[in-house]
Amino acid sequence: MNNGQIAEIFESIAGLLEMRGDKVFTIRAYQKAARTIERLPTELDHMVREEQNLQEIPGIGKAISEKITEMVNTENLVYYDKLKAEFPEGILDVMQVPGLGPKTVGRLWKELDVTSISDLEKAIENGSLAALPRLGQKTADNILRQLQFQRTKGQRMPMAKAMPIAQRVMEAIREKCPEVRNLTIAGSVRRMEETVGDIDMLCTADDPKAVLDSLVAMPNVVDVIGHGDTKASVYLSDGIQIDLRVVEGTHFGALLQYFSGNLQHNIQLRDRANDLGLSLNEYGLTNKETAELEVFADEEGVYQRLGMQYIPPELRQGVWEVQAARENRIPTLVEISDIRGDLHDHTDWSDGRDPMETMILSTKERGLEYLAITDHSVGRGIANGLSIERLENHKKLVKELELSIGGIKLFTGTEMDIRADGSLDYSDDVLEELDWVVASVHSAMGQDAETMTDRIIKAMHNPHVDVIGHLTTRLVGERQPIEADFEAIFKAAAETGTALEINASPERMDLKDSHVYRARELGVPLVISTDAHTTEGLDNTRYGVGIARRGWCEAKHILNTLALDEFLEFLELDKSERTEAFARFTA
DNA sequence: GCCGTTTTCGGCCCGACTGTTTTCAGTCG
Repeated sequence: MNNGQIAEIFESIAGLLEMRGDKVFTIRAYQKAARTIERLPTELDHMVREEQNLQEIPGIGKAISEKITEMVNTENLVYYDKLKAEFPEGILDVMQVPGLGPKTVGRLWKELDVTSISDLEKAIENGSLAALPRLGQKTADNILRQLQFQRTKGQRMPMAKAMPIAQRVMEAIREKCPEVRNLTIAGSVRRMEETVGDIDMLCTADDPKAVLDSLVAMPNVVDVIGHGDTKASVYLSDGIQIDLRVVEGTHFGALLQYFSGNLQHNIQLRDRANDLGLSLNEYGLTNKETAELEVFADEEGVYQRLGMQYIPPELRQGVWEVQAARENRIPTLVEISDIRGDLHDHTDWSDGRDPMETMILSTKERGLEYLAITDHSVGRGIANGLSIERLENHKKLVKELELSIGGIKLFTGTEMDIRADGSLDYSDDVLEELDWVVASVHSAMGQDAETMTDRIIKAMHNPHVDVIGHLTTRLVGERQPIEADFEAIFKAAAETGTALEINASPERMDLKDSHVYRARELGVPLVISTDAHTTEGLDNTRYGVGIARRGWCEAKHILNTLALDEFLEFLELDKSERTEAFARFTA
């Protein structure tokens, strides 16, 4: 059972307990556990098997840790089964409808016998819902609207789609309200989550109402969810919700902190504020005795006042970071400017759009010191993969361009298929002549976990395979990752000295954050690569850096932050020496 | 149900918005 499934069960337990009218703090404890587990970088399944103490996780005590252990060991939870049995089958579906919480669902069930979505629709149609005290026609209309929305809109949107939409909306607001200041993306987009449920933005303005009105009046707004004095929420035809919050300028630091989340992180900060006799909200810190409000121009001030290090947005996951910040254990995370080279990209020799020379010039313009040209291997017929002969000419051109362009070190290379049986697309004597070999799975992605794990580990044992490309092959929101024993793969990577790629293409984001976290712990050399197929693709480094930061990576954990001379030294080494040497290089 | 550099018992995050209300409950993030 994975963390997502366990978190979902605790979330359901909280909902059912609330419907039953249990103590509010019991309910909150389950909600808190669910939200923490959702963001936990380590798989609980793995922790239980290794007999690690679950109670070290914040918000997990005796009762919940026992339930986790039961779920991992038996794929079932008796307590949950019994609890569910007290309620009709479809009640959890009804609770999923936005705007309907446990209280209302409980009433609908007891008073109108609503136990499914279709019951709910009937109760709205025949007017019985609107006739209940404290509900009404408007509430009924809103629920119906949400039901219709649920059918048309998908789930969370991949970051790759959300970021450009966010930028377009910001431009539109600036155009309509030139006086707007500090307009900033916050929320999950700022935290660089791989998918986002909505896009949060904030700004300061002398006339908040004008800014909110301009958002609500945008032509691609299909629904206004809320429109108050300081906050508005709209739904766009692009299929995503935008939340905009406006305050006076003096409050900007606290507002940005508040609106960047995540929720559990903010709760931990407010707990901390309470301990100090303060109360934290989006306007600042209030002294509970004197009722005096302290405001902050930037976020750093908020964290400092709470007696902790500044926490970068990517780490604000509400799990370990607040405790770490209080103990001065927040690392200096890797930044885009630390990246010295790109080690995976394509040209029009295989399935890239741009000529090799263009890609090299574009990389050089971005200030990088080295670049590996890694077009596809022969087996990728559909991607115009290179035959041995074409590969020879490809290498020749790389060498020529290195001389003629100058000022950037070029590596000959390939992105080579790992075939279904774990054999490789080029023979050892061909690979030996290449500077940099990326090996990737592109076929037979549906293999069972054992076969897939063996396949990848077999490729890692080849002395010429420098790095495994986009390990899980997932496409965010579109294609599921492969099934494999990732723990075993990470350990094999460290043992064989094979690097793992953080593929920065926003459609992939592969490795993902929790994988990065674990691979880093095991000392695996990590590479942030763009896998660019166009010159624009070279800009995607920021997504890869975002994932690395979410995995608590410093520059020293990323191989391509090495300066050229160090990277050349690394390449000279036998693979068996690389893991240890990498740790030494970057100590 | 969880938690403690004041606490093993007695606390537990905070505010905006909506729809229904003459003062607030429910939901959301």
